[in-house]
Amino acid sequence: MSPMRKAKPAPDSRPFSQILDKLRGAGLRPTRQRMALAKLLFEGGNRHLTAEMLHADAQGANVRVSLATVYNTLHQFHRAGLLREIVVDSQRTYFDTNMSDHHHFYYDQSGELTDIPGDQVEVSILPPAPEGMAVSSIDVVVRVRPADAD
Amino acid sequence: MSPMRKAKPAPDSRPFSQILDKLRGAGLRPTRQRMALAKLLFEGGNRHLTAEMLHADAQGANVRVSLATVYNTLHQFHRAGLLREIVVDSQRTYFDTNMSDHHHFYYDQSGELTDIPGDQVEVSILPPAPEGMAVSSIDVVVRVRPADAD
DNA sequence: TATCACATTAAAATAATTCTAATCTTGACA
DNA sequence: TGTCAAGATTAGAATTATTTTAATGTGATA
Repeated sequence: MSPMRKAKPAPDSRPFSQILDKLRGAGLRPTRQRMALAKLLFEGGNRHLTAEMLHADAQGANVRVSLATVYNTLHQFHRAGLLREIVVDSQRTYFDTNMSDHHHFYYDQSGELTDIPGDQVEVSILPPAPEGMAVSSIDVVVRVRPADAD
Repeated sequence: MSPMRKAKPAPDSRPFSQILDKLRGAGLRPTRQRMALAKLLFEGGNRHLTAEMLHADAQGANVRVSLATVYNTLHQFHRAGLLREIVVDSQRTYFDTNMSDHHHFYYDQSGELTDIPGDQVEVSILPPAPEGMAVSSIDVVVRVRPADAD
């Protein structure tokens, strides 16, 4: 057998290595289900999803994870700074894989959520934080509905 | 009997008349419980409350209303434009009696909510609404937490 | 005052999320 | 490589906020 058969490929060519590093970097043990969920979350561009949606995604990809694990994982990822939690609908919690500075459009009827790049919103005046408090985030949500037909 | 006994007092001197007008103006039948809840809501300055909180308030004021009625009433008032619904916590829905243009501070640990007057926030840049959509509101939530002790 | 549309209610139903207790897995170390 | 403890996963029960249901009550009008 050629010695090449077992040679270690360049780090980034292995499909799981970035995900692995991401988990390790966050101090999370890379378990089967965390790896699978992380792959679904981070390898499809920016996504906004609920626990239910990710769970369905996983089922579709033939990954067997319980809904409880999906909830746990999303919250862990959030605490670890890998995901943003977005509150726009009091009935559902969305998580956003886009960690950069940005805001959101929220479609009232459909419950859909889309990004507004950070540079397209500027909050130019802001009050000082209350005594003894520090601002942890500023969330701008632009709620939209179908324009009235004229 | 003096004819004065039954004379109609000046409109504003009757404690319920403004509330009555408010409900009538919104096309809502002034029932016992709606009147009582409206009084609790609108006669104590600006308030941020949940259905549970208003229900407790009512109990405390010796007004017997079911929690279901509180929910119904809050939503009716909201639809009628008498209340604002604020989404800051995915587990709880707050209603705000302050209808003027303003934003909010949200205290992450306590779940408390306070107003930021409209003139203390200015969103100077905003993207155009997506095709066929109209902006229905712009909500700015400044989340705060206790400042780190130095 | 009779009538009816709309309100209110208690209780059951629903939906999202969290907890529990038992059972696995991972990673470290011998 | 085998063992083990800490931590992860799971099914299912529990919780919480909210909505629905079906029965009963009430305000406004004729």
